[in-house]
Amino acid sequence: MTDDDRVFKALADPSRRFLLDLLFARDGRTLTELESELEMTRFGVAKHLRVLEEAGLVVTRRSGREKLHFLNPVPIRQIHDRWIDKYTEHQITTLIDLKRTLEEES
Amino acid sequence: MTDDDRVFKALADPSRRFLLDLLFARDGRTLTELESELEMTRFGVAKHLRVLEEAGLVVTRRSGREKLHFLNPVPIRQIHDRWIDKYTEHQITTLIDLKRTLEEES
DNA sequence: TTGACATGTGACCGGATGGTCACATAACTT
DNA sequence: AAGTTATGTGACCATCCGGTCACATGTCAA
Repeated sequence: MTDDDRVFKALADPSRRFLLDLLFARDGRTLTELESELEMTRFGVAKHLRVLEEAGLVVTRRSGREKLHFLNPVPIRQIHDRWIDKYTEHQITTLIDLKRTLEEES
Repeated sequence: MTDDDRVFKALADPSRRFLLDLLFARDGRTLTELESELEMTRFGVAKHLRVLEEAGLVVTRRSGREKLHFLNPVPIRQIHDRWIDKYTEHQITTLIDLKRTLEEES
């Protein structure tokens, strides 16, 4: 299993993406805290966090008996850079900003 | 199945990512042309292209009996924007550019 | 219009994946 | 030391997914 394979497989599950959303909103949470946000047993959440950590999308730090989880944006940026070059990036951000502006006006 | 679920599921397979790489290098290819680049039957490739198209990562245009395939970067950029805010984007691009520079020097 | 070419469909099978549970270790508290 | 809290492990099962095949449709060229 290659590194990028681990990243994309990790992102393929909606529960794991939701965990990233939670960490994007606020970093440094424990398993138990994250578990309370999902309708799933602790074991399921722990398994998902392990997949995210092995993919490098989440990094952890131990503090006593607690394990704190942090979002790592680097692999996400690398996905972006794989299929969007500098020129396209400028076009696409302009387009998306325009779309957002139009939606706000309506 | 939500839109973003289709996108991430589509990206979870290495053959499909390779197809995106091929289209990133050169757009507007037919199924038969793409098939010759993979070690897989035509049916397998067609199935993967269908998944990519339903996810909006690939858009197609018919030309007679041929179907031309094009890469659509919009869903990729949206993945980026989901977990990387403007401030982090600046930090991360600086970091990645630095890393690239160091690797080129060594 | 006949044959070759490009693509599409539905069924099938082996392997991978998501979620749970019983059980276990380690650390804080009193 | 004892009870509670936070996390870790391995097995299990239902379901999904990747790839192939037999078969079919539509298009071009002579």
